[in-house]
Amino acid sequence: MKSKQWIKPTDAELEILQVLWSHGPCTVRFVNGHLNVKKRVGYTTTLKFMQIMTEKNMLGRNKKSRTHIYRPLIAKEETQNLLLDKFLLNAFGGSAMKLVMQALGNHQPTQEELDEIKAYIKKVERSQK
Amino acid sequence: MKSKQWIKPTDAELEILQVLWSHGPCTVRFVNGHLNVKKRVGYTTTLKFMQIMTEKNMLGRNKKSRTHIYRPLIAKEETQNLLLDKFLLNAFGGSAMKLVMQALGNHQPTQEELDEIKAYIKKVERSQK
DNA sequence: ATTTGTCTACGAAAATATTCGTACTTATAT
DNA sequence: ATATAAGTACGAATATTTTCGTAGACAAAT
Repeated sequence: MKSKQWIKPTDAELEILQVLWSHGPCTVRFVNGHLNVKKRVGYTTTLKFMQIMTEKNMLGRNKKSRTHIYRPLIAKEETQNLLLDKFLLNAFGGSAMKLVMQALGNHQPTQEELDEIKAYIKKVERSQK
Repeated sequence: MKSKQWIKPTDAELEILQVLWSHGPCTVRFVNGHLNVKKRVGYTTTLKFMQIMTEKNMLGRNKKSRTHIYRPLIAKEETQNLLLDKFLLNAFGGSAMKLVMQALGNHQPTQEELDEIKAYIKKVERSQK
């Protein structure tokens, strides 16, 4: 949304966004710490990315204190939706249903999750009548 | 599957795979023609990719005639599944349900599609008892 | 006050992915 | 037989993404 051009976050950028989305605004050190749980990443690498992302207007930052505080400027759901559209086209030739079925098939949904989907379907069906 | 190392196809490679998956084995010219429906791509670009993909064992080719015939060596569903897993992790923090719900929400499923999902859910529920 | 640690800025190397030109070979048409 | 068209091989230029080292500023600890 916004009048901004959409820039697709790269994989590395997405990892950073995940951290910012789940925790609130935070420092480079904090983000880097989280990334390092999964794989080794240098501090200045993370810093550089976050600076680049700030330039791209993906992140904003508070520079008041020496240690800058970063926050996401793009919303989680919206970003995921756009990425999903691209992925759908790239990998599934645009067929959402194929993707949904495979996602369900691969990830053993729990009964609660199944119920959630059923509820969703009911809602859609009602609104379609 | 297979004992092979999994190499994630790039976006450009995926576009080529799509063509090979939907039509059968075909020539570089045929693939290039299809790619050019969407965007302009040089013939030798496509050729180069298909050669690289052959080296990576993503494609096989029949060199009997001067015009080589290429075929995919990796299966569509399997490839999609692996890409889906990666995408799920990258973009949705691993939550398949989030992805499914958003995919459904964004793409106005038809009644037939909803029925398909319902049938699938029933099947899963039966097998879980 | 001097050392030590933490932070940002920035340039640039390294790794990947994409694109194409050129050379050479082999058919095909004149 | 000769020119033209269509193919492959391959090197290399571009573009993009990822990674990090180094320098300088600033604060905290000794």
